[in-house]
Amino acid sequence: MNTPRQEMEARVAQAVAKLFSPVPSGPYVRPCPDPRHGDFQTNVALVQGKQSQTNPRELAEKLVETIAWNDIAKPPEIAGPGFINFQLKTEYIAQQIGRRWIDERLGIPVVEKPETLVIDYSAPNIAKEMHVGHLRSTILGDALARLYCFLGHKVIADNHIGDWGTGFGMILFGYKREGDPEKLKQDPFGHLETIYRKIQAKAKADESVREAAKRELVLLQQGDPKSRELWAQFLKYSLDALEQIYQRLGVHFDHTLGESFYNDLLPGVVNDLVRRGIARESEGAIAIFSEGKLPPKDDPFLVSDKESASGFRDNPLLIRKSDGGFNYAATDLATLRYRHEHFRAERVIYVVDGRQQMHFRQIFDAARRWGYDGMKLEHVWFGTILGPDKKPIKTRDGGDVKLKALLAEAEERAGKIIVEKRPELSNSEQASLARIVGLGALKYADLAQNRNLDYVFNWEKLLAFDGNTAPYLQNAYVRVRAIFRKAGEQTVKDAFLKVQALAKLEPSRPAIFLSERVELELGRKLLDFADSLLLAAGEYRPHYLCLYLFELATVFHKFYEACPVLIPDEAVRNSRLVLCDLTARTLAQGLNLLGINVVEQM
RNA sequence: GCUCCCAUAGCUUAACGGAUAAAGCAACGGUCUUCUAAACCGUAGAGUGUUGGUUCGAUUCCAACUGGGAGCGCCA
Repeated sequence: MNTPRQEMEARVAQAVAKLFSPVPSGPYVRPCPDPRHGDFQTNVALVQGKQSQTNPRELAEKLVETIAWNDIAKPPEIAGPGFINFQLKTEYIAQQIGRRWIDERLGIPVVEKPETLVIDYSAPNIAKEMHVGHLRSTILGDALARLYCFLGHKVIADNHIGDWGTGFGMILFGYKREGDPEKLKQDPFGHLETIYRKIQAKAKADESVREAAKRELVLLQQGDPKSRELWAQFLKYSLDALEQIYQRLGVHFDHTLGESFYNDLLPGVVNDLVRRGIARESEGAIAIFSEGKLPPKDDPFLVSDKESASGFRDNPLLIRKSDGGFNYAATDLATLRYRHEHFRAERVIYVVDGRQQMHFRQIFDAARRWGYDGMKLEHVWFGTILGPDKKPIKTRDGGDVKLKALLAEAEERAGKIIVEKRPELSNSEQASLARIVGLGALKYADLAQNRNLDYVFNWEKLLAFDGNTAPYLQNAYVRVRAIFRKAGEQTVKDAFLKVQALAKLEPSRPAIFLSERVELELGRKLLDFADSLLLAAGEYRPHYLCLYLFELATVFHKFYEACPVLIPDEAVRNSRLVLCDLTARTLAQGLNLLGINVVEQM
């Protein structure tokens, strides 16, 4: 079913098409930035007035006559230079509440044309333990996967792990000399990382170590059985350890097709690109250069250069090194082809750090030239996580925060507060609450902010339980559950049956009362859920959903203060129970799409 | 040198080209015999880095500049 916004949009669009030619482009309707003006507004009269040199207020009057507002809105008001403000009728809101409430999907329709999309996220390196730097991609990608799935798309969550490449030469070299199978089994990342660091330090000082590591890599890539066997062991133990983290995070993948999976395809990919004239040999390497068809400013394979005669110089993308090894660009292109051919992906979403923008611009353009121009390719980038010194948390100097430790501390901090607030709960209940609340707070702190911004990693901030945070939303849910517990199962059941019967049999008779101002405000807000989902999905920005849920929870808390639910007046009580129920389910559903659970009490 | 990103209240952020720029945190002052005070109510606090431009209208679009960050053939 349509949201009020979509309903208004359709009606205004109809009137616009009837009155104006050429038709100005939409969307025409948006929520009023200031609720005092109304629920929705359109400024199409201003736009059209300018284009046709007519008085916008006159156009606005014509529009008001033509728009079919009567059944859902009060008489529109023309304001200022020609805004038209709409205010929804209370009866319409009440009726829409009822329709959403009886629907399992809360009135959110499934998309008409489901798309097959691959979402590429998390992508840790299996030689290193997951750290804070993997957090954003993992939870952002997971949220997007859940969101698109709920909207009805066919989502393929693919973890493109770094299980191949140069680092493994060092590790193999080191492991063959001082590896310990027992330690590997116990703590794969810890053991591999220790080895990696040691060898790296040695390699810095000793040329022969570097050479030896390179030879190891070549052996591995050529398929040397001993090396492959060791590598397979690293992979197995590392994947098991990764899986533990993902389970704890509640993150799911449909596939884990890492870099190694594409290894055998790389020569074919590079040959194909060369044969088609997209890539060519250069200084012993093979690289993709500009095809000269784009405006130089927009060409990712050119950068400006005052020294050069044309004003631009090449900015190639290397796909094969001069020593015959393949760069990750080759892997990315092979992956893209596989996703097209095997998954029939119509869209691929890369949830990857913003530092790789140039790389993806080049990959996407190369893919287009290669013939994969039917696929939508999106680099959903995010900012860097900074340390307290406002510099990126580095992975090599040992200063990185392990994800495991991060999760443990989130739980521990949440646990302290829970023990304090709910001393009467059992230890296991407290522990389970701590897990859900701590993890929720951790995820939400990241999801609630614009992904493009860098942020300074800070325990207090990540785990603050005030303001726009997961616990605040979880608490709104908890308050509803408390009301239902107090009312008793039977009372709630009876109330719901009565309201349902009224809604079905006599749609004209009100079953939902929105007589208090906060009730109306809550009812109004409840209808906007779908708008926030579509906005969040369309822009790949879950923070729009967070913002909506925060606003919903805020209105609900106000409602909770002002409108006692369990009162003698049965009709009002039933109506409020329904408002509570729809609020709780909307919060639970919204949080679920963010990968966050709710609790019965906290 | 080139390219990209960022700049809004003390701090962290929001604002889908529009009306008097919105929240949270921190600060200050109130509210628990009544469904969980991880809550609510109130006070104070910015004119959006600078300079121009486009527009009836710019935090939003464009240009230049300043400051911060990142990336820029043979790591991923």
